[in-house]
Amino acid sequence: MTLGWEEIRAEVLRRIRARDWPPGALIPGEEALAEEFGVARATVNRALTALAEAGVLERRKRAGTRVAALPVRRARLEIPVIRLDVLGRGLTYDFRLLADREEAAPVPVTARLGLPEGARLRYLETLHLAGGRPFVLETRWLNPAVLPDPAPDFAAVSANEWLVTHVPLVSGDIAFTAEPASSREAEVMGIAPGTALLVAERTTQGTLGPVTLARLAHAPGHRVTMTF
Amino acid sequence: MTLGWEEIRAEVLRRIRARDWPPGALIPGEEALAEEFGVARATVNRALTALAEAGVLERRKRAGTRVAALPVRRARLEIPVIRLDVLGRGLTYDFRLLADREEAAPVPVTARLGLPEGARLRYLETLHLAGGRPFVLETRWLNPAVLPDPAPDFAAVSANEWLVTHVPLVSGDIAFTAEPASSREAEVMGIAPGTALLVAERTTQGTLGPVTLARLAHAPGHRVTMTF
DNA sequence: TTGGCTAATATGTCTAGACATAATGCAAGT
DNA sequence: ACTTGCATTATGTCTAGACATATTAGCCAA
Repeated sequence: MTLGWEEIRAEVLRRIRARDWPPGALIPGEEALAEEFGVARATVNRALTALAEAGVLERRKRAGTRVAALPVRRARLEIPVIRLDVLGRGLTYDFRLLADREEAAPVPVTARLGLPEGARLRYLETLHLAGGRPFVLETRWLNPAVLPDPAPDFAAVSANEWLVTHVPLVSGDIAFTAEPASSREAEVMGIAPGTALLVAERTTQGTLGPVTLARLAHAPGHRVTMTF
Repeated sequence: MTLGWEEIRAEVLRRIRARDWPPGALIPGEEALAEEFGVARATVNRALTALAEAGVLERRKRAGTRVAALPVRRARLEIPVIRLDVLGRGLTYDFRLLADREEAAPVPVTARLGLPEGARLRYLETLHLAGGRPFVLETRWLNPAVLPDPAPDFAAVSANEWLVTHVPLVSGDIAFTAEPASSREAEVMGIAPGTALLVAERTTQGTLGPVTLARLAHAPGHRVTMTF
């Protein structure tokens, strides 16, 4: 049986977990491990690089490779398009466009997007339904300057989905908070005002500039789960 | 100027974003790209593998490499130890152990951990303080069976931190929800009952079995942010 | 039409060797 | 004591070539 890089990764991980190589310890160099396992150095390198990307090892040239002392645990969140999220839960998906207008955006919005005060943005309000019941209330500010012409009819295609395929997105961030439902949210989602809602706020940057700021208010009981 | 794999990754990404290679399209094979860029196939492979890991490309043997049609956007959450999180915000950190006892855990707890009903677990309640004010209320069930002997005094070392360095952790998951503050939470954190709280629920598995289930109720206004 | 076999092919991985790069620590000079 | 510079060293990356493996398309037979 010949060893592959994944097996070497597994063995290294086992030694770390078994405390053969305790947190903070310097582990043998690639050359030494390559000889021990009877593989080329590149194979060991592949394995160690993967572990470093996972945050288990810290590697520095000349200084060697050591076991992370306080391993920062990383969880990966996969953010699907809402439609697929709903379908993945075995529910039917539908949505309603509640508002679509262009107006001068409030200062907090322009500030978060890095646009000048008073910029005119497109405002969309979309209610996503799962199994016919309110799932997410999406309120979104779109920067019309970076949208391809012609922009579609967002009553027919959800902005959430259209953007992913039609605007080159570069980077963004997402923040989760818990907030009491506003009276508007309570009314639209059919819940009591003040109910605790999980809110995700997303900003997205494209190649041509800031694209959108979206606030997704999830129905009560919603869980956002990640694995690590 | 000679090209490295990161530059090739950047160029491929540029072509994808420029719609030279639109979503769903098959891109040239490694061999062809290697020739075009004047590098070895392994270098192209390194670049494309990285992009595939990032979710931008989908690769299958024989079928070739194509641009992801609905790119799943992935955000990475780095979960630091609470102390470092607080210090990173420029606040002083402190904590108080409010409860520490062993008792038969409720069924939802044992079920989530995959332990038999009625298992006796150690229950810890810790209030984490940032700048002297309540930051996170942590309620944690610990599986004593997998803890090294002797377990430390959790009034002196936060369980949150001790576990990371003393128990080999393998995998786990984290879920965020928004919940109204219970009367206990309201009392301990000095807020009104029913206030919307961002709650993180974490389960962790170790090499020897399930380790812990922790519920972290964050003070109002708390944001969990990720970048992608 | 259906099912299964086969050959072709693109990616996955490995090797052995080379040079690049960054960080460390020692030595020499101020 | 303090800096500066250099040799050392571990990781980072690349090459050229090879074999492994998964998957598909096409073919053939039932």
